[in-house]
Amino acid sequence: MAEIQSLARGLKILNLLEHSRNGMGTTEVANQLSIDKSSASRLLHTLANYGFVEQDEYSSRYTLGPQLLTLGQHLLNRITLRDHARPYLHELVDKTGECAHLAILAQRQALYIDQVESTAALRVESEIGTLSPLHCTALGKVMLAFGDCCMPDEMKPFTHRTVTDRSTLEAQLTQTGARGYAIDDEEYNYGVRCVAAPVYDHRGALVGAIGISGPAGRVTLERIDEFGSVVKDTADALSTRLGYDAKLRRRADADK
Amino acid sequence: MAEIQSLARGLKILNLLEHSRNGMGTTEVANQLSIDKSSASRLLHTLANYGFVEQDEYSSRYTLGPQLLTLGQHLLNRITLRDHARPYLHELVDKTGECAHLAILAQRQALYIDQVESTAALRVESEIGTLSPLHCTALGKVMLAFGDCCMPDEMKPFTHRTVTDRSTLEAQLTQTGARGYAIDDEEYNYGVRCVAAPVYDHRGALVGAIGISGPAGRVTLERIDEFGSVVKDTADALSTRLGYDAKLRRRADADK
DNA sequence: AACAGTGTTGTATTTTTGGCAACATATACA
DNA sequence: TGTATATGTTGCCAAAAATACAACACTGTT
Repeated sequence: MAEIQSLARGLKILNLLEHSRNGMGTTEVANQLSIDKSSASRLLHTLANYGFVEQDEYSSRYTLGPQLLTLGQHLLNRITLRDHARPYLHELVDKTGECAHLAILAQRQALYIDQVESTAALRVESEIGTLSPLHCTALGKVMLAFGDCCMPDEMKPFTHRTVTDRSTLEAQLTQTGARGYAIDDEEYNYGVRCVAAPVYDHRGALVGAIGISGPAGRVTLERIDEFGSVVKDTADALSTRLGYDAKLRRRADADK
Repeated sequence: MAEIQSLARGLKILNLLEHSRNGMGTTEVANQLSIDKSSASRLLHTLANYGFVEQDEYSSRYTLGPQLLTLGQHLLNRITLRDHARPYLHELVDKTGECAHLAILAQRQALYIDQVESTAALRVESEIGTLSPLHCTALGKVMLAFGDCCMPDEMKPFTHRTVTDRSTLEAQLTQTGARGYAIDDEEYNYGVRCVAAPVYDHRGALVGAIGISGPAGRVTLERIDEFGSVVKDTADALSTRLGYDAKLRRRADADK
């Protein structure tokens, strides 16, 4: 597990520069990494040669370079949500023991585009490709609470717990927004509880939701917050993976 | 100008991986760079440690990693079109000797958001913040030809050369699209000719246009193609600087 | 079952690097 | 204005780190 020191140092410099607002000087970089000025200078020059950093002509401070943009952009083209979500779905299954799902918004409904099944004998199965209503599923409520789609026209009841009242749903949605994850408490299928959280892309736009579904016996109301934070953390990790920057969201919120 | 070899090699690897569709194996990388397998292996491991590449669990091939996305995204937030366009405007002034302008689309007009003045005694000046019509300015025609905005409702004449006929303008726009730059031949101000070309952002969307304006005596019809290619090349360079990938555009065209 | 292909890991050599110092230049201060 | 403290860059040589070679483990193929 030998690391190439000079390469590692170069990469550390890139990471450093990310967190500096106005770029950094050679000395500053050297101090942060506890290396000599001369080393920092040469590393920075090499990075600059390849466009990974660039030096302001006059202030001679270094900032991240355009090559990173090129490479990052290139990467984006190759990304498909489903491919990237898969390991996170597995993670959810590992941590919760319940089935995990990925859904996107399509035709004003929640479209299941992937699932990872748990190994438990008693488990909830749902087919990939299925469209589900927004108002009574955890994945759907995520779309409503965090996305920019409008409220459903009709709210058909599926169980006696299904919320069919618009104002009740809106109250649930603000609650959902506040805590960061949505809950479906036997509102779509009897005996099934679901928890889901939003997934954002690199631009901070909602691209989908991931969540878990399990029998009410295991996904109890007492433990549901615990499940909630697991789901939320996992969803956040996936968003980061897609290039989502938390700061971006804050800025977007501020714009409103 | 000593380069840190191992860092340079690491960066070269990143550039290599950009151009490979399904990632690359250790041996492949080593051959491409004419280095030993073992060196490639260690470099790749170091890159992976910092998330700049990642190794597929089963195929063990390497692809670009999420860290590049993070850094690239971060960079985007800092970018403002105007800041980045400035050096290119200077470049235009240096190469052509005429004033250079940057405009974006706003309220269905061309909004001048920056200019760099030439040092020539006789020069065209226009104020930053001015809105100009689309149908009779080079910058405006760029918006019409390369952007997705619709045709202006009315086409007011400013000189006797102003095109006020819709079909004539459309013919001009297809010509503009074909050659990659737009021309204003004394259609807005007497004695002034302008040339402009489109600027695309990292997503391949038109974000603005840059161009030059000069007295008809210097910007002659004979030399206008020469100016055109300079402007186009500079605009393309700026687009690349903003993370625009030529391949992206081609794909977008193919989609139509 | 032998083989050609991967990717990874020891190890000795030697090249490359990194720190020291000196230098040049810029900014602050009196 | 001159002095003083920053900064960033460059020569140099010792020293350490990277390299290439080789051996190894593993996979899939003929």
